[in-house]
Amino acid sequence: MKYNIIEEKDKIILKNMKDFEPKSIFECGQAFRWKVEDDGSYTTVAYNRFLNVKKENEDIILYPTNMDDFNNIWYNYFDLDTNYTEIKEELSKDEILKMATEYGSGIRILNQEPFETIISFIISANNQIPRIKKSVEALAKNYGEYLGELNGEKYYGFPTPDVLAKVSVEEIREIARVGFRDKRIIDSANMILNNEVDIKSVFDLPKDEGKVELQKLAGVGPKVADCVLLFAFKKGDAFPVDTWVKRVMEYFYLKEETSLGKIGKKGDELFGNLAGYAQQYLFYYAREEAIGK
DNA sequence: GTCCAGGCTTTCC
DNA sequence: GGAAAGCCTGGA
Repeated sequence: MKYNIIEEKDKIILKNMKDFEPKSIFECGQAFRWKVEDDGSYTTVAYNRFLNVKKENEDIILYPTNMDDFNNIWYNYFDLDTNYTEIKEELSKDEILKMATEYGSGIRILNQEPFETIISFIISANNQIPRIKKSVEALAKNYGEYLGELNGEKYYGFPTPDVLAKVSVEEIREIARVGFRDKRIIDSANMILNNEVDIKSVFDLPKDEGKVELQKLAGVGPKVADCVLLFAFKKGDAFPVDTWVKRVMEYFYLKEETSLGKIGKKGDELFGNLAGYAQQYLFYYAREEAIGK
């Protein structure tokens, strides 16, 4: 990557940062804990750290943080070792993707914590983004570690499997307002805690094998598994097919209504090992422009 | 083995 | 009042 890092007190500044647009990254549905501030900056919690991200001209300002956390956490979280200019060039050989990558030019795919990503996308099933965000925040506030305060706001980490595994189905339903997803959350937390599903092993597995492993979890089907593979396990070839991707693929490529399975195959054929990136550009374009609705 | 229908909590538009 | 980044179960 081509950028210069400047360290100031409690700040890391990435000078002349290309391919980094906060709105596109944080409002594209891959992460549910980003909150827009009055000044247009965004604040989140990840890996038990809270962080504000502000774009000024072509600079990205991370606050509060330091060089250690940048090297150990944020460099990987923001996927800074991936060259998005090259990815967009390659995808632009396809006319539709040329348009979609220009539209969502500053998108990056974050590398999030596996357990938080699994629970978040279990909650996402047949749900809406505003409500998903509220549920995830409620879990953090009630069961996560208190991390500190920034501008009068308190921040909490995402709970660990052992904490969620002990909560009752009734309590989690009442607190997080997750409806029928209550039991799925508790069951999956227990399966991970008891090592019935070894989620760490997924890092070293090819996408298809990792998908089989993740689908052993309660509430994890093909779509949620693909999201977790892409957003937590860095599997750039995973191609999650949700209602929006189904619509946009039918609208631009298939030209007819078809099944989720066929759309997944088509995505794989068209975009190969870049399918995950293609999916994210398409999803962002489709949702922002309400394609096919 | 694949495919499909119906049910599921609650909130948001 | 319909739809929502789907999954699970049961039956053909």
